[in-house]
Amino acid sequence: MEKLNLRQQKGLETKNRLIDSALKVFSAKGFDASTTKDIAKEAGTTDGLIYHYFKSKEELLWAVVDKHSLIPSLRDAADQTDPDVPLESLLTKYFGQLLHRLNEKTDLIVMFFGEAQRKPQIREYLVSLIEEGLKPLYFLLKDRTALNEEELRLAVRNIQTAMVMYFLLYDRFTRNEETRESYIHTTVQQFLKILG
Amino acid sequence: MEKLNLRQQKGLETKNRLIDSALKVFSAKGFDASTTKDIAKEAGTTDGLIYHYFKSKEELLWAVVDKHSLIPSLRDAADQTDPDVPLESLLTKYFGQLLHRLNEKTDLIVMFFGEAQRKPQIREYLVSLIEEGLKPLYFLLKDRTALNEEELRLAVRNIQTAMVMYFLLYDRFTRNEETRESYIHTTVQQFLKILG
Amino acid sequence: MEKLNLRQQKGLETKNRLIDSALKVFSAKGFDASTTKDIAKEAGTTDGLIYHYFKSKEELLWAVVDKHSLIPSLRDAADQTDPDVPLESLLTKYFGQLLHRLNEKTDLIVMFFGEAQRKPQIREYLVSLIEEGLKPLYFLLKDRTALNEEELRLAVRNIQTAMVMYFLLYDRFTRNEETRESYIHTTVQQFLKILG
Amino acid sequence: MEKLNLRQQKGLETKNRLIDSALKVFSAKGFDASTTKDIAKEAGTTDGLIYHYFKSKEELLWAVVDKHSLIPSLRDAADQTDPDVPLESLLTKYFGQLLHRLNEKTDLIVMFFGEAQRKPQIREYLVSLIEEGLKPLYFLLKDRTALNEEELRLAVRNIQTAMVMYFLLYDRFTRNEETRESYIHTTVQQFLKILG
DNA sequence: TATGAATGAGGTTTCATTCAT
DNA sequence: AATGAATGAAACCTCATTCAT
Repeated sequence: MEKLNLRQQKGLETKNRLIDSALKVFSAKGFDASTTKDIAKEAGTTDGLIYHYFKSKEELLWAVVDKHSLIPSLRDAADQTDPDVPLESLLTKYFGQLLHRLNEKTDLIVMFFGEAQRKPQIREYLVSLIEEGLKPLYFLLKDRTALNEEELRLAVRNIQTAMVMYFLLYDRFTRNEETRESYIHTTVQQFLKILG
Repeated sequence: MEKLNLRQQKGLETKNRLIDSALKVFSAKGFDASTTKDIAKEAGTTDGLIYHYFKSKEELLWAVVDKHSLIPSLRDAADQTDPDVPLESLLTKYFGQLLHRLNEKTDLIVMFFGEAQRKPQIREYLVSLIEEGLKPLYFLLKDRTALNEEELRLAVRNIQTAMVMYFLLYDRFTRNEETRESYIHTTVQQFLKILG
Repeated sequence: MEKLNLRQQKGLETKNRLIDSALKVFSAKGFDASTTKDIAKEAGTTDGLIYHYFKSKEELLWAVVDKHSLIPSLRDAADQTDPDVPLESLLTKYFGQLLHRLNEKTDLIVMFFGEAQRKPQIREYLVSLIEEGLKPLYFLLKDRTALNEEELRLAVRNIQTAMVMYFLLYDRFTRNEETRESYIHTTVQQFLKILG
Repeated sequence: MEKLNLRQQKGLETKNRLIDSALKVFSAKGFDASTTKDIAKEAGTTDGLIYHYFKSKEELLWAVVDKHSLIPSLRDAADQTDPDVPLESLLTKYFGQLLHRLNEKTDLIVMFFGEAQRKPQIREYLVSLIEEGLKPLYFLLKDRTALNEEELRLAVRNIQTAMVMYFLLYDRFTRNEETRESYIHTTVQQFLKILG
């Protein structure tokens, strides 16, 4: 591996701190309303340093996107689900995991939805993210349903986007365990009917 | 009513033009990245005039929200749906209307979702909008399903938020009639299973 | 003509003041070392206003070039010279006028020579300026010399560029009438030999 | 002399490389628009190192001036000219050498003319350079002309500054041998008339 | 009502310079 | 000797807002 001396190591930490701070600030205020000073302050440095590590504020945004990719997180939600259990508990567990992961990545997701409406690159990334996010559930279900491929794909997309919306507009503000469980329970029941 | 002389009338027109232009620009660039000059140009006037009609750029945003309420539009989607027809065609028609209305109000909706993540007032409005938007479908269905109130409410919310998401991420970019109809068709089929 | 109200007239004055101030500052410090604040201060306004009238600092530079064109000034130097007088006094008068004009436009010329070495557009303008500047003397002489066209052109260019150099490196710092007259006198004597 | 160990030797090389790189960059962009990073990159090091060898960017400029004196180069132009040959070929050869030397030192000369207009120290150096540069030709000619000292001095200055101007504005961009030879030829013919 | 000149605060970005390693 | 992380001042530029006309 590369040898980094102490100085360089500290530099790398600073760079990472800048990315993390940027995520926090961007998601709180939106990209445009976030100032480089905000971000630097959050990271405990000065704004000039941002330009030592990134070409522009925009590039910092992309560094945030790169570092905090959601996809691994989404895949985990499925991996941690045992495929031998009954569908109902499988789905309950999966959706529980999903909302859990979304909550862990609240900042990032909020930022994505805020910027996606105007930055096409972000929107494309978001769409690919969702497509990617559908796969785990799709593969979990494709051998256990009467729906054909097309139908299953749509069912999975609908249920999952509905859940993201639920997260964005309700769950992340209440963070109430009971409400969430009840929501998941009922949603699973109804989803099972679709799967047949 | 007060009678407006010619000058006042022209003024009112200008004010309305400013609001409409603001909607267009806000939805295209986001509130923060929109400049008063952008808006004025779009309206065919000069930026100074904005401050004759509105206290600030922020106030102009609220004027946009006030003027372009989505609720009537959503209600229409249900009103134009005859309650005596079979559920399937009723839902097909309703969802068709819904996507149609969303497309008509693309600018507004995009703006709402862009700003809702950071302006709490906008988020609250968006939530209330969605709650309001659920009512027509809820009332259309409540006497024709085996689901209890709670279940129906959730089912309606899930299906409808899924559809808004579909609109935001896909439909508004493709605007392909066939794809949309196919989407609606399959979604309705699956929704019918939930309604039982 | 266009009607300008008082406000617009004042605005035009401000714009012109900005251009003149820019010339002063650019020629004193060079383009790169001149700050927009410097220029604004010199003009008695604030730097923001520069961008009301000009797209960028660079565009302000071009506005300076446009407004303070040297060519009319150069042409005048010849126009004021009566073609019926003996060559010697004609040349003496012409060169006197030339140095006089150069002194009047010191700022501009110094700026040109400073920037021409790196801004190709400025260099081209400078070259065209010099070519243009040669014409009056050329037309004054072409019927009164044994030189052919080619030779005369070169003679005129050499003598005139030498004079500009003299101005740039000596005359503009001493501004001593006697020295200048003596320089002109001897130069004319030698130039007459060339003309034959 | 002091003996330099390997490390010191390498250091000296680096310092020289920095000076040469600075010359290149300064002449290309001008002093103000040149960054320490530019210079360091050109030299294959990092900007911090400049401050190990020089107090400031300005001091580096003076180091450039010190190292790259033009005077020896100018003197060479005369030294390589045999005084026994006819004036015409002598002058032809001398001016050929002069343009050749100027081309060799393009960077330096361009930098001088760019900065001379605002840095008085540079201007003084440039003037002294020109005065110095006139001497070789003056001494070459003083016994072979009817002109008195004063007249010869002026003739030499005029012809030589004209030639520098020719170099700055034309020759260095075209670098066309034929054009240059033709220019020199005609110029020499005319200069001979002055010398009488 | 409408214009657009003017302001001033503040944003992104650049850069000479310092300094720990 | 050499690196490059870090600083902080200042540059260019943007823009909401005010206001005289």
